[in-house]
Amino acid sequence: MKKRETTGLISDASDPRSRILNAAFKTFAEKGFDGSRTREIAASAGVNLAMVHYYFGSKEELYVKTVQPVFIELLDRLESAVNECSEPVECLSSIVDGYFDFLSKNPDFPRLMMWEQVSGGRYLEKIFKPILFADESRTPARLTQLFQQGIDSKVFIIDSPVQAVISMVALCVFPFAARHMLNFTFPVSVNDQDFLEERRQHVKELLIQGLTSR
Amino acid sequence: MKKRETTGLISDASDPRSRILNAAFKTFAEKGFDGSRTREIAASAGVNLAMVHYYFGSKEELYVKTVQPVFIELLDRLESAVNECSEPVECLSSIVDGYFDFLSKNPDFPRLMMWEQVSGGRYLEKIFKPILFADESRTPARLTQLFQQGIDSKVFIIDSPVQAVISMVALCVFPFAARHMLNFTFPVSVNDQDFLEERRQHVKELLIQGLTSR
DNA sequence: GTCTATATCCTGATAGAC
DNA sequence: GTCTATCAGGATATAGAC
Repeated sequence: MKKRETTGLISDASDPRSRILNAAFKTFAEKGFDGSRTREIAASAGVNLAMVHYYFGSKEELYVKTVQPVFIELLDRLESAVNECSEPVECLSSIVDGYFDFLSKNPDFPRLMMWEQVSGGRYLEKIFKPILFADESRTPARLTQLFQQGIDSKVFIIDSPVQAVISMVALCVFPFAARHMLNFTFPVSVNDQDFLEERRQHVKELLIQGLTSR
Repeated sequence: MKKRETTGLISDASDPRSRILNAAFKTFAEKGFDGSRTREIAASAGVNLAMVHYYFGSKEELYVKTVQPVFIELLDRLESAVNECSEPVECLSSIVDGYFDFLSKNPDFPRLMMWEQVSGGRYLEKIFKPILFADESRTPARLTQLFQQGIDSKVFIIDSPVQAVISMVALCVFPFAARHMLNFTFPVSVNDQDFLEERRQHVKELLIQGLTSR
């Protein structure tokens, strides 16, 4: 019996393949591709090292199979958020909510994404390009459109829709990607549910107040 | 003859030690600690592999010696920005300017920082803690104070000074850390001076409008 | 201080028995 | 499908001649 879990990975404790995927997700999120060891993933999944190669062929393939479904799940979540709203400010709120909802179920995701960002280019093409540009209505274009609409209707007072999208993503992703440093730099626990809710509220307020005309 | 360069590293083309540091900075920023090879750094610096160990002992020590001075330079820059202003909104603008000025001279810095963030904990203690908490007046406390002042004087309408600091850092750092992905996701060139100036303007407007009362 | 050569360890991956 | 044993390559690091 197979079950879809919040990580987007097929999860079934009795299925070695899914145990490997879940262990890989945790390890890659924590140490990145180069820092992760297939031996460690195998041990963490409770399977033999040879099994990792039996099921996935190579470390690289395992990485792709680990990252791709979670990334797709996020984009689906964001797109339905965009599609279920009618005007710019509502959409903004809806998107941020969509992201934070996803986040509370996938707390390790931002770090995995940031590894992908900083290691830039190596797997970007293979994993992300086919998803991001599957057709014209995919997420980046939809988000830019949204802000452009807000600008056209004079609801948003900014010049560049792209800068706005980047800011939205930055405000949502950064704190959770950089949680280790924030945890000892400021008196916060980025892992806590309390912080997550406080952050969600702050981001919404900052964006709405910062982008809309007075 | 030794000369302080914009990277904060001692730069002198005839000095092998500084050539290694500069090469290490570039390589670590691009590939992170685990992804970098001492052989590659040596070759890039035009010195023999053995020289890297002769001067720095180990890869880890080289990493520390590479990251620390640049990080210190940034904090110095930010602190003088905070000290040279008198009221919260002016300070906000001054800090963002300070960061972007530093950035235009050290374009690789954000990626190096993000590697440090995601690999969290391994070198954080060793490199950052002694600098960040050298005394009570160091940067994190100063920044939080600044926003607290703005809140107390009813200039800022937010609740949490810490959330504001995190947002400011996120808006400044993220685009340059994630430049590879942004470069192919949106029609921008994050490396360009034009983008940097547009970003600087956008961040200042968003923060000032988003945080101050109407 | 700078080189060559090499030690030592570790990693991803596979061969082959069961 | 699962295990043990092992390979081949590559990594950091060092020994020792010059």
